[in-house]
Amino acid sequence: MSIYLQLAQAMFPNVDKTPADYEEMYPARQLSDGARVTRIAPSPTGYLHLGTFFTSMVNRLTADATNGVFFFRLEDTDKKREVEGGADDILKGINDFGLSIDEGFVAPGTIVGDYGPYQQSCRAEIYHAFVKSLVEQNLAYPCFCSEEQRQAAREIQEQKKDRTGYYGEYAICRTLSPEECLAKIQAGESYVVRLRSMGSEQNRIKFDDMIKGAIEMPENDEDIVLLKSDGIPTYHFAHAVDDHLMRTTHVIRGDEWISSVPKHLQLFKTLGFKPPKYAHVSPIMVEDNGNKRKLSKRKDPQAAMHFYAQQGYPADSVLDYLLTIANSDFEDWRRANPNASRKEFKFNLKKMSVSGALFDLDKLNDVSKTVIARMDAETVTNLVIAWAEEYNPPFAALLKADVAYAQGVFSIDRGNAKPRKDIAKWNEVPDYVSYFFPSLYQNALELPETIAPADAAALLRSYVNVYNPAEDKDAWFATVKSICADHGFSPDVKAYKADPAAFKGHVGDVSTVIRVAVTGRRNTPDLCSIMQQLGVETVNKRLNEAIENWEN
RNA sequence: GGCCCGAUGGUCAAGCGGUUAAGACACCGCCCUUUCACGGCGGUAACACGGGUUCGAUUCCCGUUCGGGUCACCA
Repeated sequence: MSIYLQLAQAMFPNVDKTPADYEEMYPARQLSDGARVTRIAPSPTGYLHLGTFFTSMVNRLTADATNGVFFFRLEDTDKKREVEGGADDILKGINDFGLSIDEGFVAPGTIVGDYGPYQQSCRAEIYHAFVKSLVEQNLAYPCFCSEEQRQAAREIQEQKKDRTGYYGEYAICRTLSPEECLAKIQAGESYVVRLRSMGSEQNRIKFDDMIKGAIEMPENDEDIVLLKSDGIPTYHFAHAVDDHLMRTTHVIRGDEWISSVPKHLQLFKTLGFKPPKYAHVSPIMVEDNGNKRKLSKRKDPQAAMHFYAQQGYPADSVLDYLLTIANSDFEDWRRANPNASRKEFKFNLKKMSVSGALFDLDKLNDVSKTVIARMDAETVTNLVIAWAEEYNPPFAALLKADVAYAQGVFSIDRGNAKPRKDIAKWNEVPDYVSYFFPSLYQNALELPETIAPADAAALLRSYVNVYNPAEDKDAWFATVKSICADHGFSPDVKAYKADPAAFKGHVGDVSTVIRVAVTGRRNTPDLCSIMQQLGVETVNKRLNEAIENWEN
């Protein structure tokens, strides 16, 4: 038995499978030509971040565009930073905001697919088999350096203005003989496993990033850690093994990874794997004191998908907004295809921006208003109730007490040729509809300064006599006009504008008086519809209260 | 500091050697209108800087500046 075989055996006495065994267990996928296999592989170190969601969307869209597969793998190799329930939160968020997952973890507690386990902490024996094989070939070696030793080396490097890292002459354990390694291991010394890098700083490697284009970098010459001292792989190694075995064709991830591509390419090469295509997504930025920076989990509430859930942004709004950032021609497409599924949009990685976009809440709100304006009353009612059940239970109870009434409220000025665009998120709804619900209603009865309360009261006294709840919009308006002249108001706006001095105001002011009396607002959707929805009893009550108020 | 990447209005962005330098958001004005919203019309506002290459550079090359990323037994 060769000395390297002995070493490998000593390091991994319990590993009996070989890389070839795994190749057989995870055969190439049977997919149509050009089908892309993508994945999202988050680390459960916290709640779902907007950037992770954005990257998930890009992966989903890329798979969709080619009848491919989008899977979810859990990168839980850092037990120190792991957060309880993090994985479920991420999964739930991805699902709740409208992204389906084909394979791996598809929902909290649900795993499907033949290429698992989809959780790195369950794949130890796989990683070990590959590392063992590398050690046998003398392509990897155990490193016994302590943290102090590495720290000391780093200080020397900094002093000499050398690159930091474990490479070349600084890679002390690289020169240990296999016999020495074996002895140390048998003595029970702690170690990590490092790649024996064959690369050189002097060599340039080139690769084609599907978003960033051609990139050239120095070859990796660091003996990177493959397996940590606890036997768990580093991200780099797990990425190579997993994405190869899971037959990922396109690795689409955040661009903070771009600088480690040389390491990854080298890993794929020494493991004998065909490397995937890479696409590095630029981060979503935020403005901070005139500078751009990545959305920060700590500083920016908008970084968390919880923020959008709490505020009540519909999933479609968030997706449409993010897709606008991803492929800017999506906006034009959406305008031309207001009701089409996003899957029909020709999404293309190459159309993605090379640099990070600033997060724009104004734009999100605008997109969201448009999305909500397209919804029918039933959809709005259901979504508002679903939101309220989670974030505003009393309001949910109020709506559910009479769902038909709620739907009536949401159907005002909806579904017509010019739907209103005045709701951007569900948390605006309680205030927006407050005058429809006695328990939420408060009326300060504030008239515009141009209208005297006495005139308003007189107008209303006339109006209560002619108010007919059965009238349709045109008849309703004719009735409002009919009381104008008696009180010195012009029933015709143009006549008023031609000679303002001749009138106290015009029919618009008269409508405003009624509007304020009935709703407490100066701006509302169609008043006639509102009054019908409110019912004759409530309208009369509010009209009379206003008269009393303005007469005193 | 080393290594990468980037730079068009306040923001997101088209542009790929010759354009009156699109469009969207925001902002302003007008029109429509019972208010608001919608819609329509119009407006303010941009190629970071310096050198080349070229008949001609926003576009190609080099440098400067600025911005971003990354340099772990984290992902």
